[in-house]
Amino acid sequence: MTEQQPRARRGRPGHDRAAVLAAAVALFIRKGYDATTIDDIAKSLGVTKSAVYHHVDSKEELLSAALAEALDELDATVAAATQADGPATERLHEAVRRSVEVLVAHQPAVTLLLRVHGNTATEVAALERRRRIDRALAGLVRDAVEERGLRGDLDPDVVSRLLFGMVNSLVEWYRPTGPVSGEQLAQALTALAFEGLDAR
Amino acid sequence: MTEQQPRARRGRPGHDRAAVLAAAVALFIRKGYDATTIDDIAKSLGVTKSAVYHHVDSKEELLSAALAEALDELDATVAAATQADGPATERLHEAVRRSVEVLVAHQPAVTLLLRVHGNTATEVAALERRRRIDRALAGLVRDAVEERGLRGDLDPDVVSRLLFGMVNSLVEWYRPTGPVSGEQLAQALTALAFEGLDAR
DNA sequence: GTCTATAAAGCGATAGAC
DNA sequence: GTCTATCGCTTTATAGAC
Repeated sequence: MTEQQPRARRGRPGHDRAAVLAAAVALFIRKGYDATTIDDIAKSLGVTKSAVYHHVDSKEELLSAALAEALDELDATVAAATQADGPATERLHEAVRRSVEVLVAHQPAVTLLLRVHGNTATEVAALERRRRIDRALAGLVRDAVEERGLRGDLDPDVVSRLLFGMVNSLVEWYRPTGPVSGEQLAQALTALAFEGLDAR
Repeated sequence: MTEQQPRARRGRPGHDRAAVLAAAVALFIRKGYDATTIDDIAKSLGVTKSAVYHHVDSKEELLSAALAEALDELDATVAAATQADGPATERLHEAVRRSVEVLVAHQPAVTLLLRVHGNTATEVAALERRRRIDRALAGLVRDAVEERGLRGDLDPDVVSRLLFGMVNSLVEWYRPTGPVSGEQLAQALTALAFEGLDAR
C-alpha cells in the first residue's frame, strides 16, 4: 500500500511484486483462492502467466504474503491490549476499536485470513496463529467479566465468539469508500455490543 | 436428514444420493468447494469416482442442493417475520431467534451459503436469493427503529449488517454437539444485541 | 519484464463390464 | 451400485527466446 501505479511507461506494463500481490488478493477475494488461476491474475494485469512467475515463485506465496500482513496487524492489536495497564474492560473496548480499524485498513488481507481452510501447510500455520489471537481475546473478555465490567450472566467464551464474530463480519460488506467512515463504524459497533440496541 | 445409515450390507457400501450429498457438504466445508474433488468425496465414502456419478450428475448439483436447503429455511424465517402481526421490534426479535435456530439446525448448508463466491450461474442465483433475504431483514430493522423500539442514534442499515453478521458468524464455531444448546445460544445472542454487554 | 511453447499432473465427466 | 479405463480439458510451473 506504500506505492502504486507502475508509472505507465507506454508499451510494456512493467509491473512489480506489489502489483502482482494486489491483483492476486483482489481476485482471491472475488473468486476464492482455489478458483483463481495464475492466468486470471495475469489477465487482470494485462500480461501472460510467465510474466507473473517472473515476480513470484508460486501462487501459494501470494496467499502467504497476504495472510502475514493480516496476522501481523492483529498480533499487534492483541499485544497492545494484553500488555497495557488498566482494567480489562477498558482494554477490551480498546481491542475492539483497534480490531475494527485493522479490518478497515487491511480489509483484503483480513478477508483472506478469515476464509482460510487449512488445505496447505501455509494455511495451517496461519490458522494456528489466528487461534492464538482468538484465545488471547477470549482471555480479555473473561478478565472483564471477572472484574465485573461486563455482565456476568453470559458465558465469557460465547460472548467473545459473538463479539469478535460481529467484528469479523465487517469484511463481508464494509468498504472504506462507502458512506460510513471507519470511526463511525467502530462507534456503532461498540455501542451495539456494550450498550445494546434497545431504545432507552 | 430424513434417513441415514445405508444399513451396512457387508461387502458393497450401497450408498444413496443423500449419503453422497452429506459427504460432499462435509468436505465442501472442510476444504472449500473448489478444493474438493469428486475423488475426495468418493474416497470419504470408500468408493470410486464413478460410483459417485451414479448418484449425482455433477459436482455443482451437490452444491446447488445444499444451497437450496439453506435458502428455503431462511426464506421461511423472513416470510414469518414479515407477514406476522404486531410491532416490528417484536418481529425482529423473533427473526433473530429463528435465524439462530436455522443456523443451528442447518449449519452445514448455511455455512456453504455464506461462503458462496458467484463463480457459476448456480452461485449467482443463490447470492441473489440471499440478497433478497438480507434486504427484507434490513427493512425490519428500519421499521423497528421508526416505531422507536430500537435506539435511533445508529444507522439502521449498519445495525442490520452488524446484527445479522453476528448471527451468521455462528456457523464458524457453533456445533450442536458442544456444551452450549441452541436455546442458550439464541438467548445469549439476543441479550448481547438488545441489552448490551455492560454490567448493569 | 514479457513472450511462446511445453511439460507434468490433476480434474470433471463418460463408456461399458460385472 | 460399483468397478476399470479413458477422454478432453485445465492448471501449475519451467525453459529459453526477445
